[in-house]
Amino acid sequence: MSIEPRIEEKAPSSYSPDTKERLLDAAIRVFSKKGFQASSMRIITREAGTSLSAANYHFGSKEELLRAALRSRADVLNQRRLDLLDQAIEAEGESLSVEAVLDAFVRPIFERKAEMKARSQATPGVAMRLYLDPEVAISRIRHEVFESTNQRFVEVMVSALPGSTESTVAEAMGFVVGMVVYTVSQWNEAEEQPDEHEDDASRQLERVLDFAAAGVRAFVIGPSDSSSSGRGN
Amino acid sequence: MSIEPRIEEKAPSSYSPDTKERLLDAAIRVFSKKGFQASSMRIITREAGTSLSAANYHFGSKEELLRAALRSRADVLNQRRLDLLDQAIEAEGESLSVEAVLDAFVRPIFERKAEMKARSQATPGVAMRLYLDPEVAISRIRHEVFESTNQRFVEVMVSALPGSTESTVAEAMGFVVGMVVYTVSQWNEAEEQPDEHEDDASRQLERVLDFAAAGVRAFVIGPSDSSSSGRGN
DNA sequence: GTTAATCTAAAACGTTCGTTTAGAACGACT
DNA sequence: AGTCGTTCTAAACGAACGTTTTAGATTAAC
Repeated sequence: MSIEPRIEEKAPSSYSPDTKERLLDAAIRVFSKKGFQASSMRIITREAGTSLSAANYHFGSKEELLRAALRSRADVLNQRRLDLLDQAIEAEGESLSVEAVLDAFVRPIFERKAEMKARSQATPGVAMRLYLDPEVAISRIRHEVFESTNQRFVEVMVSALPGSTESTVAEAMGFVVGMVVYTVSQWNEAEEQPDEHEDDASRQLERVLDFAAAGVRAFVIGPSDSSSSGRGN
Repeated sequence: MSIEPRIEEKAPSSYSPDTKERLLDAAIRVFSKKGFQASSMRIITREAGTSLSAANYHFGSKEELLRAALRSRADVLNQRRLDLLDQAIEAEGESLSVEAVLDAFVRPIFERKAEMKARSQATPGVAMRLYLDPEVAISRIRHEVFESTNQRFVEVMVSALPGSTESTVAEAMGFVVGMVVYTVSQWNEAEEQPDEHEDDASRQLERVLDFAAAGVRAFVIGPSDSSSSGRGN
């Protein structure tokens, strides 16, 4: 009689081997398209080809299902962001350019868009879709899931901008997030133009980065005053 | 016997003279705080001190109530934006600076924040809160309400940026909207820091404008390439 | 074969939703 | 006075919601 328990946990067995994953996929899809409140458990479970009780068995509640869906996507996004950041550090050395930091931060979202388009699934970004949901529970999940990676980017960005402070950079990164969230939200509304060229997404990425990089620089340095006249009022 | 009808319309009479307005106020407040789906007619009508049927009598449906609320706020916002734009044109002449155009576009939102704070109502911006709601009906209302004013700003901005095109400027203005929407959404989450200074809002406005102006300029002109190295990948 | 654990379907539970219905209270007019 | 149209209330309607319950199916271990 060994001390170790026989099988105890793990035991994934295989009644239906992927019901949980199908539920997660469907949840990501539906939550992305309609938001949290407007997505019913019945729609999600029907889309997953299973039943209400299966969802509650695996996840316990609608909110936990959202948490799992959000976490699963955010983990992928965060990992990709950090990978690109590390690659950039390896290539450019410890002191990165603003552009390189922003690229690592924003590019994964556009990569995801291309990835979804390849499977002709037109709905990117649970994380982005739910970024502005006022529900406090969602806001908390969002915070749990994104804070540490965002913090990392703020730190790197501070070192990329001599004389900047963490709070200033954090506010600037917030603006970048706002730009990206808004951009993604419009992908869902437009429903795929047929004449959209393949590399249009990558050019849109470039434009976002141009705007964001100039904005971040101006923000932490202060107004450039390169224009003809000062601000009104 | 005159052709004109006796009283016909108008006739506000006075069963309760302001029920409709109280409903509109409550709707703006509740929709702003919780979004469309999560706001129930019961909460709104209770907050307005009236009954469910009164709301349906005056507005017909929940969606029409939202439309009225959104329109009422957006009209004020648009009017203020256009007023500031005209003032700037009067002051600076026909060819405005990018900064002046953005100021007229963004400042009214911060004015509204200060206005709400003065009455210690912590919830600004139905329009902003619902800007990213995926519901198609809401998206349509948003379009109805904002398009013409936005179009005006795009035109003025094009003339402020020689060599720019309408579509380019429109995309850049979208980024500005994203920044603003995100900023407003965070006002609602923070719930009023007590140590927030009176002019903190106006300094935040300045920072938004610094970021946005630099971004818009860089966006329509193209990458500045003032940094040490190009973008990776 | 039996037992225990895992997974799922079907049905029901209680709640809340937006909307409708029937009618009362009121002001204006004849 | 009586009538009419407007404004609002109280109550009810049917549908949809998230969740729970009950029971049945499938698998792994003994």
